[in-house]
Amino acid sequence: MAFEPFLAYEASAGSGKTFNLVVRYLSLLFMGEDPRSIVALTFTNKAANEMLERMIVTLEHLHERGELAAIAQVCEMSPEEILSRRSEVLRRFLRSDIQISTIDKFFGRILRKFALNAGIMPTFKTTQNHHEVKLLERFLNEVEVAGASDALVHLSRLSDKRLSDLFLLLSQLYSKHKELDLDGYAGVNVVEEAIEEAMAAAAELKTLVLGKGLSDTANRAIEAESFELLLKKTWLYQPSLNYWVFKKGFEPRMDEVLARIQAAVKRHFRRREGLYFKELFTVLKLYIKSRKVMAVQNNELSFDDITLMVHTLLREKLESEFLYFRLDSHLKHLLLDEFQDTSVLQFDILRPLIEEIRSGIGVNEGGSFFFVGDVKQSIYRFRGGVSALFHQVAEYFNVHIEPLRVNYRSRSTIVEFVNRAFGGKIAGYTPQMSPEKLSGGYVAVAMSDDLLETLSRTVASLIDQGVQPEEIAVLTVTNKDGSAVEEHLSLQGYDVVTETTARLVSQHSVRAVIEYLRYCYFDVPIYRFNCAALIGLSPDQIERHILADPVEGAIAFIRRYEIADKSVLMFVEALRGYRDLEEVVFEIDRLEASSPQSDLRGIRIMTVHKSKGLEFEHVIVLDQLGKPRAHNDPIVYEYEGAQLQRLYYRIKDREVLDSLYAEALAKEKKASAEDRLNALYVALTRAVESLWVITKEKSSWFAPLELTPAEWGRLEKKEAKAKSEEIQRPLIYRARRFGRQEESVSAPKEATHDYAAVQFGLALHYTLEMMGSFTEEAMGRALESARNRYGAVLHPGAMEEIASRVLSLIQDPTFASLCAGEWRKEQMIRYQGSINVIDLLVRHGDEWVIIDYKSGREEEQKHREQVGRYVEAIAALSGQKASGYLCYLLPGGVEWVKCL
DNA sequence: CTAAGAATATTTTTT
DNA sequence: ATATTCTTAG
Repeated sequence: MAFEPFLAYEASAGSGKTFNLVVRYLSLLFMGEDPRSIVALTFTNKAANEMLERMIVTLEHLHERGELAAIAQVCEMSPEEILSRRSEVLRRFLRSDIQISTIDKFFGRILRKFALNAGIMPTFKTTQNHHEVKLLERFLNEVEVAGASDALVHLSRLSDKRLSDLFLLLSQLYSKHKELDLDGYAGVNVVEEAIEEAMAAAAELKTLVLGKGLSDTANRAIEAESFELLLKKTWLYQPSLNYWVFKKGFEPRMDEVLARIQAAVKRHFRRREGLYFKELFTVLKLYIKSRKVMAVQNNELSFDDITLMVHTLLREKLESEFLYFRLDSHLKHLLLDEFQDTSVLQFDILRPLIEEIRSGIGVNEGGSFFFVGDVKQSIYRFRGGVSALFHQVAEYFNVHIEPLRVNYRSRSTIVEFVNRAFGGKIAGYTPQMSPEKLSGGYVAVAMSDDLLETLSRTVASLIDQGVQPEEIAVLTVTNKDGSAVEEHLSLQGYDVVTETTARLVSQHSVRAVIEYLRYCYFDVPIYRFNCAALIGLSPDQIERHILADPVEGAIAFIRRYEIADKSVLMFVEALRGYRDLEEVVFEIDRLEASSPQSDLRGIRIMTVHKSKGLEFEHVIVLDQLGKPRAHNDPIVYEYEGAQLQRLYYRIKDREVLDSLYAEALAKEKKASAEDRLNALYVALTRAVESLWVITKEKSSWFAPLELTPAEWGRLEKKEAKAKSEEIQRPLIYRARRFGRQEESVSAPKEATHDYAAVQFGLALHYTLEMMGSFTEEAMGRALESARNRYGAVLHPGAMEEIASRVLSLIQDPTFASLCAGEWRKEQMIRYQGSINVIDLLVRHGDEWVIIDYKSGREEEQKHREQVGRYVEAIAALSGQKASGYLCYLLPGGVEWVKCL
């Protein structure tokens, strides 16, 4: 198929989505497009890393890859022609600023570029948890100043919620607020006549019923002393009183009065809704203001903040056309992965870019737009993902959608099982096909009262069959279940790798220490109770101390109650970074560190959501250990496609009285049911060889699928294959084994606060990267190239400074001796889930030397850690000796630091 | 056997 | 908020 500029793939699970993305991207390169003009966006760092890795691997081994033929076809060239240009394309690709990232990072980059237009500093940090306490303080302050305290109190009373719940709701609405009409309820009046009318009618009904001389039960039931009690009556929500104990004395007039009560109650609910939103939006506006002020003050933004700011900047400000123009000049091809998870806001930001591409004018001549996704795998509605966008956008831009129907991942038995399970359940489900060479496979559905017990039996039988632990993945519904599974399997002596999001501060033992520290600081009993509950003691066993130093206090506490474990020890280390106890108690919840990994190898445990986009040889999907949670959201959002239509205030039983509300509620229920089905689809399509479903009888997560215990196919016993070959290939670092470990230990961010210094460092690196050899002649050419690229953003004299520092490097005797060997620049390695780039890797016989250039010594400790990790990775991968050096290119000359 | 009403248990997914 | 269980009256 020749190149189609506007194209989308509807890619079911395992149908080669990444393959097609890679083919698309590489085809553009082979057609001569500049890598800098191609932007490929995904939703997770994992996916972005994998895509990048896949591109490099494909380019490196193009002659033996399936992508070759596909690329040749798209480019309308012969495979030989493609191969002849391979090394040139690879070089060009690696040397450019590759724009493969998550959509959030992409927006982050845009915001950094235009930060000053948005009124913030380009050096802003991104954070997941903002200063809760400070924000609350600021918000309450705003509320008071605006004279909205009454609204806040009223809201709390109206919804019978605590302030903290309200605060949570506000932060949810914050990310959605651009879709809302914040002034839409301003004119709601406060007068309430409906209650009186309902009560009057209720009294009338009461006399009517009492006059019939019915049973005590009937007489008691009809009595409603107050409006609140009236709302609790079951008969209020019945279509007629011609039932139960009222049946005996029923006459049609009773239903007429009942209808009047119901109409009045319905009006009351409407009024309550209007009032609620009026107050809520008044307060929300103040919340939004507080968030903005906090963001600017702390120079710290969340993902939501970034998206909202970029949206304001590009879609609402006057100069937005100019800004888009500046963006556009670099962007010609847009590739979007997992499109079904895009939010309305995200797409609204991208839309003008796509429109610009479609116009085909100027630099955009020959531009393209490509997206892949699968609405069946849309599981992020709760985060703003709107799957309806997929078809809506395709229609709007007149994009041809190509379905990918063949499953190249799972064995046929699994594919058939999935087809059976979801056919007729997911609307418009088309069965997947299975290629002949993938016949076989095994599926088992087991029903059990003791899920964990059945799980360990299943694991044991797999291991018995010769399956390696790292080929098994256990998928759970919740993170909590994941922890339970981890504990259970560890106790049985299995090695496990958890990838559930386990923040250090949410570990049991760590929580106990935090509650203790808070108790010491605040002297409020609640912390004492919390702490005691966490370590299983009675509150009077917890003593309060005046703590001079939180670290010492924590250690003493841990010793006294013997709660030391890996997490707590790591936490104590983290505590050392805090100034004093006060800082700890207020800031500790923002600590982003993850709890330490159990082991590097073993059975993988993760949530279904985390497993999206991954595949495993043997998958065990475990039913929910607890009961499913009912939704708690006080607001019902009514969507029509991707368009938010209306909000409703959730009131129990309101649907019986209010048909519009009932409709919205039904839509919401349907959407939730779809979410569940989609999550199930994701869960059951991760397996390659065998799939094991462990369900329970009551309140099962699998209930919508109506599964019954059975098994299909046969589990083939495999001879253990030698796994060492991958490691022995020199100079190809596909660190599969290390790559398994996802990003729980993420590389420390380089916290640099000086924008000019960052640019200077980048230019310096770029110069070194561009040098084909370490000679003065090569340096001249590299400097030229760096000047073209960074000249405009650097301060005067910076290029000369770079020249002098690089010159002292190539004249440095230590450098000359370290480089005397086979060397590689910009060597990418995948280590612990993130891709790292080693500036210079030199091989001296059977020893390796790692050199990392730095332009300043301010963060030497971090640099040492970073190089230390490279050394560890290279040593582990090659099985040979490795040493690392930090090469500081300082104004006064080169300084070396050896890292172990 | 039926329905109301009280009491009780349980309670996500994440860039 | 919701599902389940139990008690009670008819």
